[in-house]
Amino acid sequence: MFAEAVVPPPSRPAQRAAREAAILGAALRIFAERGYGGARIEDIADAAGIGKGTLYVYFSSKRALLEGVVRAAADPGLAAIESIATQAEGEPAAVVRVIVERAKRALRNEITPVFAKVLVAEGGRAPEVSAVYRKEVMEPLLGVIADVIGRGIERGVFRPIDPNLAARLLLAPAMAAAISLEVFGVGDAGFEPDSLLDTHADLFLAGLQSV
Amino acid sequence: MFAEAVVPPPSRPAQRAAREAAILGAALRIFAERGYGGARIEDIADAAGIGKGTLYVYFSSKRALLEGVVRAAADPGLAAIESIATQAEGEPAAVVRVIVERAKRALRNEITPVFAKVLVAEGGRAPEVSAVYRKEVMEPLLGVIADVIGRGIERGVFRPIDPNLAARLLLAPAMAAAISLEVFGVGDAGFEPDSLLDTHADLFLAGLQSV
Amino acid sequence: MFAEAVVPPPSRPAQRAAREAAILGAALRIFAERGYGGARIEDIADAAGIGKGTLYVYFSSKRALLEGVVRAAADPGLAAIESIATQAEGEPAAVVRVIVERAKRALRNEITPVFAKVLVAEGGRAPEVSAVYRKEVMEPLLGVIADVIGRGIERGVFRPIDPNLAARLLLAPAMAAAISLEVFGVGDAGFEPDSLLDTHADLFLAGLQSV
Amino acid sequence: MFAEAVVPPPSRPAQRAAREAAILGAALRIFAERGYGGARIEDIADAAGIGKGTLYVYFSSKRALLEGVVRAAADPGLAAIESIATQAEGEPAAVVRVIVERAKRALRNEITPVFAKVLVAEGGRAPEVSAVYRKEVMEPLLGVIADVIGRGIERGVFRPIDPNLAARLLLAPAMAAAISLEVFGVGDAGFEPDSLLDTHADLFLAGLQSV
DNA sequence: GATGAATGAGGGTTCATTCAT
DNA sequence: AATGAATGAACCCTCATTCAT
Repeated sequence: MFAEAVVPPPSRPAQRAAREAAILGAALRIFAERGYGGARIEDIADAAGIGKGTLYVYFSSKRALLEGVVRAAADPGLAAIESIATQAEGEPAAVVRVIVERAKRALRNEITPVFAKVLVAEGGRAPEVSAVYRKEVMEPLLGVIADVIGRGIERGVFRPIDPNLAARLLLAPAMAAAISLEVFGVGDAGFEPDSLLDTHADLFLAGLQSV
Repeated sequence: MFAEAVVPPPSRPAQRAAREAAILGAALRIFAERGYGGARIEDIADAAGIGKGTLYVYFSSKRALLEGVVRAAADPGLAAIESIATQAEGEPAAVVRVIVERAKRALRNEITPVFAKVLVAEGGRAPEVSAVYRKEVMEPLLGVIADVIGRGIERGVFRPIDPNLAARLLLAPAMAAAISLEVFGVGDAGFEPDSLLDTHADLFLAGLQSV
Repeated sequence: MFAEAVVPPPSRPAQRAAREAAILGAALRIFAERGYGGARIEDIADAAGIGKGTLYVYFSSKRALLEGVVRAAADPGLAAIESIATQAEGEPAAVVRVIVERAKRALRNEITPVFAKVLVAEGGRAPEVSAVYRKEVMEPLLGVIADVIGRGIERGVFRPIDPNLAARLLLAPAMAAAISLEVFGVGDAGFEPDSLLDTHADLFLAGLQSV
Repeated sequence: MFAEAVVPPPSRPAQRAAREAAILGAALRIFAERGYGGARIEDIADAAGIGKGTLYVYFSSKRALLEGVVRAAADPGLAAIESIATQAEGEPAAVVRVIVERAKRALRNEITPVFAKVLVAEGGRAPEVSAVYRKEVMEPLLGVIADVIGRGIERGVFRPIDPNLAARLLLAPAMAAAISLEVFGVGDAGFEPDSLLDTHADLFLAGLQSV
């Protein structure tokens, strides 16, 4: 008899969460495009489809918004950590390849390089925030990777080197690639991320497994 | 009759060059500290020991100053390229170690990570400039490195892989280290750059030289 | 079957009046503390124990709220006038003392100086409102006082002066005291209101009764 | 041969002082008209004939501007004090009349009521500032007046009352008049300031000199 | 050439008011 | 009726740039 609302209005808490996500997404994009200083709150609000004042209902200041962006980006990082940890019992070389696959996937996700750039550009300006990222994402991630490599060394399948440094060396090409893609543009960077990381996996494992 | 200036004033062109260098140094420092958006022309002028208006005698706008900073940083990069090129005829493995040594030196120089950060943070804002850096520094540098590795492959001492990708993989840990040091702070980054790069050289060559 | 509300809800009109009074009280306090411009509707609503939107059910705008505050303060003033008028037949000197006693009481009431301050600070912004106060409170009040003094002059017990000016001179110390207390704070104003007004009554009557 | 500049440009320090005075004058006027909260920096700058940014060269914030206004208004007050002090040796009753004459003059000056209103309206918001005014102007002024009255009491020409309260009572009508003129407007206040203060002087002295 | 006072466009933030729930 | 999330106009303040000295 009566027309159903085609899209039922989301419940209040759902609406709130959806808007917060929309704001964070818009903010990440615009911070990356124009830098923190160059980003205008009004543009972020427009991109999120809300009024300028509404943004302040969700984030008390531009700075708090930056913090929110960084914190939100920590979640996929944590997911990666758990995903690696669950496989940590496997063959170390295979786990290393899994890690590289995850890095390839992350690079394909447009968020990663964008976030990397924001973190680099603004990390110094928001030390608590970058410290949170370091402690909650980078260090646990490096930790589980170091564990995997350490086990490979114990088992005698990897050459004996400092597992902490090895963990960093495993991630370094992904970090460098993310940055290069952002700074020079995907088209101009001059390499294909998947090939780079595949080659890296081969070379890294070859080195690690050589006498 | 008239007192001579005890320190004879530098000749005009010399003074001009000295001031320009002072401004560029101050600008690099302050761009790195506060970002392009957060840097104030007046602070840069103060740090360079000149008046705000005087800065405009040397650089026509804030943007031109950023371009100047990026261009000035190209010089040491070019020097590195030449230095590598002159050794390019040597034993490829030895040249790889020389390259890593240069990277270690660059990381010890406080300018490098600072410049890396500025390039990352502001590169998007000045695309012609970052393109210049890419074309005049990064690509030639990667080119000479690829040549060295390519010769190693030809000689049969390195495993056959894409020399361009290998060149990027050789530099990646230095790039990642520079970024980490800037973002998280030397004290908090959690690794020692020299050890990281030494380990990298070992592992990279081991991989490259393994079957 | 259903629990009765332990405290029966007040009748609708009574609730309305009570809320209006609560809002006006909160508004007077906050206007005095922070000025009209500095007062936030939300803070007034909070102080009145209602939601921000609810305030607009009772007052259509911030400006209407200011008018309401001034109008509400007219009532005690009118009460004072009537109280004086009923005594107006008495001995003029005694009535003058009664008036001063009422002024002392008003100063002891924390509302008076607060209202005085709001009227001074915001009167210009709401000229119709301050005009209402002048016409409905100040002028009738000065009128009955002038009548009392006029009668004293007619009876030959007061020296012949303009009764209108005398009425203003009788109230001036109370006005000045209210303002000083508000501006400098009760602790720092440097005088005790009761003593000031007692001394004033003595001096004023001594002058009025001298040849 | 060449046209002389008709108005020679003022020297730098003179220009600076002139602009500061222009800003303070404009600010006093506009603070009085619209209140501190209602006053817009841009309007004050316009009224002072300068750009909005220029105002910030002279005063670091809106609040500092308010402080400047109050401080500037202290000067004529201090002048009044000195003028009274130099006459303090005279016949006390004559000095009292001199004080009332000065008050009449002050009321004729349009600045006084305007400033009084600003002080009342914003004093609470800028306690340091109103405290400065109280300590540097009001208290010294009341002090010299109390001295004069105290000497009259010692000489037996004034009735023995608390000289501090008497000093306040002497000034109260001027304060009340200033406020009334500002709040209700000169036309609507309903009295003529000079007559009010003349009558006050008569009545006050009559009271003070009566047994 | 060197300087810094002057400028005004621009942007972060606040808050009175509205309106869907 | 009551609420508070949403809104955008308005305002303080900053800072790149200009220009008179």
